[in-house]
Amino acid sequence: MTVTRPTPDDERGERGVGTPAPVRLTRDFFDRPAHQVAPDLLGRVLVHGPVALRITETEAYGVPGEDPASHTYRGRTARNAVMFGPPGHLYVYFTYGMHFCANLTCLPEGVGSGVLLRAGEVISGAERALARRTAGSARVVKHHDLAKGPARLAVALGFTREHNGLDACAPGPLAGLPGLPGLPELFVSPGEPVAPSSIRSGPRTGVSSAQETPWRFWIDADPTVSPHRAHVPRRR
DNA sequence: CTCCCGATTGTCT
DNA sequence: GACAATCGGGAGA
Repeated sequence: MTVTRPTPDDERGERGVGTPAPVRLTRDFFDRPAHQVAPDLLGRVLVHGPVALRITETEAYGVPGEDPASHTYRGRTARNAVMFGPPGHLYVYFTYGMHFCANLTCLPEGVGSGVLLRAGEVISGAERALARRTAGSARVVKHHDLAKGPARLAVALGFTREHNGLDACAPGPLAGLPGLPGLPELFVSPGEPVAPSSIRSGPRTGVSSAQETPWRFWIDADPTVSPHRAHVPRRR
């Protein structure tokens, strides 16, 4: 991962001519509709402590009343409150009685939407990610499977309940170069945006409604992208 | 590789 | 009481 020292212009999210690329995405990046943010996140690098992940697959979830597949469809609750907060925050939820999944919130405070982080390529801290993925089991996990799927991604990055609400665009010193103090616990590096010709889109995975909405985005032919599964109603 | 199934609990109807 | 923005293991092709 390449990180460049920021300039004062970068701190304000304004790039002047000849200034280096900003170290991290600022809040305005996320203050857009989720279906616009989701493809734009591909190729970006999510950093949480020692683990860095190049995002390869995302899904957009829309605003209350308009997207029946979104956790916010029926309005604000205790669980989805973070999605109604300001953009650029981590929304972590618990599902299937055993898994955590992570989103980055979009649009301004009061509007509930976000992008589910579905898969990525671990580019730093792979040893830590592997230890988390194999803890308490003897199974073998290949490098490209470390974060293939939203629940696996959450494990690799160490996201659980306690990380719900974390700010990925926290203000503060941006001298977060390796070996220097001030590195935020959580941030998104701009990475290398993916060319539009390499971005694919299709129906979202595992959702029981709005299956015609093509709001799943992934990098074409990337080995870390998860297999698509249509929703399967559970029988009892 | 492709099905198919069970696990396990928070959340909302 | 139903079911979930999932995963890992096992059977079979």
